[in-house]
Amino acid sequence: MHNIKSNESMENYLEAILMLSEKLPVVRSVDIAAELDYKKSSVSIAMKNLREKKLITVTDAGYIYLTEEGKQIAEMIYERHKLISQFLIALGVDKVTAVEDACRMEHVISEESFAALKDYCAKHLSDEMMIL
Amino acid sequence: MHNIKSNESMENYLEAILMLSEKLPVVRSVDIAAELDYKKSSVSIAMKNLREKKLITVTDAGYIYLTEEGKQIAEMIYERHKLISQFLIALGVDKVTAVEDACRMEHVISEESFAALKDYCAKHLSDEMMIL
DNA sequence: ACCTGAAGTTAGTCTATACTAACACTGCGG
DNA sequence: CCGCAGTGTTAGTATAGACTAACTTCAGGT
Repeated sequence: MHNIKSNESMENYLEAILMLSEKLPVVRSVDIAAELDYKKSSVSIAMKNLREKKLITVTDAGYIYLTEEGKQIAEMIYERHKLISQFLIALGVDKVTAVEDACRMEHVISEESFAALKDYCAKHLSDEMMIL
Repeated sequence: MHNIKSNESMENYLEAILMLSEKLPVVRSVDIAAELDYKKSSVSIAMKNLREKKLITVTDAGYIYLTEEGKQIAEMIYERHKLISQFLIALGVDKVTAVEDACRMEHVISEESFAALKDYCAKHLSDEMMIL
């Protein structure tokens, strides 16, 4: 289904770009660095890689946009992030911890397990708890 | 609580040693290499690190044993492995996938989230499904 | 005795991914 | 007009963790 080999680091960058694009008019390298607490040189190199993999485009002004393929990955990860953190919160986990855990688990859970968890949450967790 | 900085790789080795010690009379480097599908040189270096961190002891004959500290980590990870895989299986995930996912998630879930998941499984999943 | 094979070690390589330091461009305020 | 602040890039460094290749050691069968 996906022939894209996407590692955790790359997924994190794509997710950050998606999240930032929801709250900023444009997304620049420096915004990503601030969001992820990385140095701008690290982000610069990562953006070069994402560009080479056709997962983002960068305008002359330095504005970063996800390509369709990049957006697919970013949205997949972001969806996992939201569901996993809400699931953990519903289980009684502290919000901060739940979000931290989701940040790591979102990259390692399989498509199949995520789908199963999503189904389960839809059926068994109350709507107030699971604001999807 | 834990002042041990234990990364995923190290945890995997400790877990493998624990699992192997349950089915083999003694555990050697070569057994670990076979279990994890690594080269023996990689295992050799990893064992040196674990020895330096006082997480294992190695006899002259090359038999590997967990120290108390090593056993604590190994058992913690192994418990997570079993619970997470059983949880996923209970959710309808294929056994092979569930175990693969557990192998990765066990290293990234926090103590708090794991405890919450454990409680939840005890309360909500049937005993047949959750053979703990 | 001796070869052989199993086990372990060591040296050196590779990749990913972060880092620091130094440099280049650009636009704005004084 | 000039310099500084903000942004981006590049070169080089460090680490973790796997790898291959080559070596040592040792025990057993013949």
